[in-house]
Amino acid sequence: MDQDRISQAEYLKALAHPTRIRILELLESEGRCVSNIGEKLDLKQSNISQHLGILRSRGILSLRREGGHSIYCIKDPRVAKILDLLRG
Amino acid sequence: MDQDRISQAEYLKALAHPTRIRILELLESEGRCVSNIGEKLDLKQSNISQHLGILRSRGILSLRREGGHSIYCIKDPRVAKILDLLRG
DNA sequence: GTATTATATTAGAATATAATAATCTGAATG
DNA sequence: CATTCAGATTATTATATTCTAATATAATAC
Repeated sequence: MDQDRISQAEYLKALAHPTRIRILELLESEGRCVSNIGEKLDLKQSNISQHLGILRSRGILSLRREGGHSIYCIKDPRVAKILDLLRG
Repeated sequence: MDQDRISQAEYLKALAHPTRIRILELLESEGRCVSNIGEKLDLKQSNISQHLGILRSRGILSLRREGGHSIYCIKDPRVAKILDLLRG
């Protein structure tokens, strides 16, 4: 079955962007809202929202609402291992 | 410095393709030549050669010549770990 | 040398991604 | 209910990837 490799490639592709790596690094320590991430990375809100959407649609991030804010957290436990490998 | 995240993203991007994942899986056990990989994957020679070139240009594969053949081998030790992670 | 085999490179069309800007939705507040 | 704030969605444009087909190179065989 090659659907496996397609899914695996899509997973890696979701991680394979400098901004998304930076987002994951920020979220490693704690959940954050979109505007907080926006300040840290100094990028347009819509751009960050799109990247977060990509990570969420792949099951890598989870989202909860809290007050007026959307808090994103890392959901996939493999992320920490991959970030470690990359820093290796 | 954000050059780090750019390089990390490029590394992941090199891995993030179903055909390249299949190639890496084949090479996990032993080095192989282009035509051998071609038979296993049933893809056009030029396509495989291009994918191998991408993996080699990122330092993921190494190449040695042997008889009329180019033998590709996994060079980057992180690959095994990432494949394991993907298999989860 | 010529032919053959193995691989690499190039060119081009189709598709996918990414950034920006603009618009929309929904919740909370006055 | 009108306004504001946080975030999501859409449209557009620019760039990058991927595949196929064709061509080029390099080594070996005859």
